[in-house]
Amino acid sequence: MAMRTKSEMSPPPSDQRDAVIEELRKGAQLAECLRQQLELIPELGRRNAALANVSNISTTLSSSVSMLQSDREQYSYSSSDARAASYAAGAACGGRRSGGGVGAQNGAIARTRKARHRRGIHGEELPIKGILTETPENDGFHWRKYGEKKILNAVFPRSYYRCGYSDEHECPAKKHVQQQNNSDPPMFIVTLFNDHTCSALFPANEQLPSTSNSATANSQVLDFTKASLSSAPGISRLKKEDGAGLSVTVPSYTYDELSSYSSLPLLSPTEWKMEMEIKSFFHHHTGGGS
DNA sequence: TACATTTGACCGAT
DNA sequence: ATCGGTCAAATGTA
Repeated sequence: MAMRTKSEMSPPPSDQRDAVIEELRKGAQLAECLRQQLELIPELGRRNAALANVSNISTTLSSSVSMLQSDREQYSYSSSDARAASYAAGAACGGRRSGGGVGAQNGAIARTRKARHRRGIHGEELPIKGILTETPENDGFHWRKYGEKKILNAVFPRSYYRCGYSDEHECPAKKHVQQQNNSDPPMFIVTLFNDHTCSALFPANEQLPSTSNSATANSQVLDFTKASLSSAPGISRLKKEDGAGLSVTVPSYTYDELSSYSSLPLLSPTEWKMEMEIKSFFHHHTGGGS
């Protein structure tokens, strides 16, 4: 997860970053040791709660390693970074190799398609934002899924979404969602492409009328209603079990905005608390170097 | 019935 | 030939 924003500090030298990565890996190993110890807790409730916490810590540490590795690239995340991160997660889980693409089934339906122009791929499309989240749908926008693909060396498939207003208002916004791991809740890498042009027509406060009165100028309401729920495993579980829509209000700062507000967390309150605990953990184990 | 999702086929890049 | 990204018919859901 975004331990620190880029603008908060100058980019560390490569060897220093490698040292940080190594420390994070040690932390992940320690977390695994701790997990094994927690397995011995007799009380089921306490054991499960502790295991869940350790699982989240492991996830955060692994994600941090992935992000630091990704930082070698030009931007915070790219699709290839996501692939690398997924590969790391897959390796940790004994990941299998995909044969690439969805399995081909011999032509029950023979479709002849002439070459057609592909939307949005005229010119180079660079990701504008990368987010690691457990709730990939919660950005206040309406998305429509248009594809899913097994990615080489990735355990989980990548889902492709475009803005729900891409047709009506030619909004070019797209995003890729790729599950990172199988923790509870699972983490996802969301890579955003192109800014929403529909956002001027449908400001966040107006996209979900039922909550517009409670949303402030600096917040937006997360959309758990059907329109925004994807087929991601964790989300589908939510959809089935909860039935009715669920709304949560969170700050609506973008990743880039957060980068300029050095101390603002790009995390849910729970994640932020966890990160503070991890920092405290490393503070004690590394002699408190600042 | 309308709309969203699923999924095999297709396409361009490598 | 392989891969990631997209299309669009088939299917699911309310």
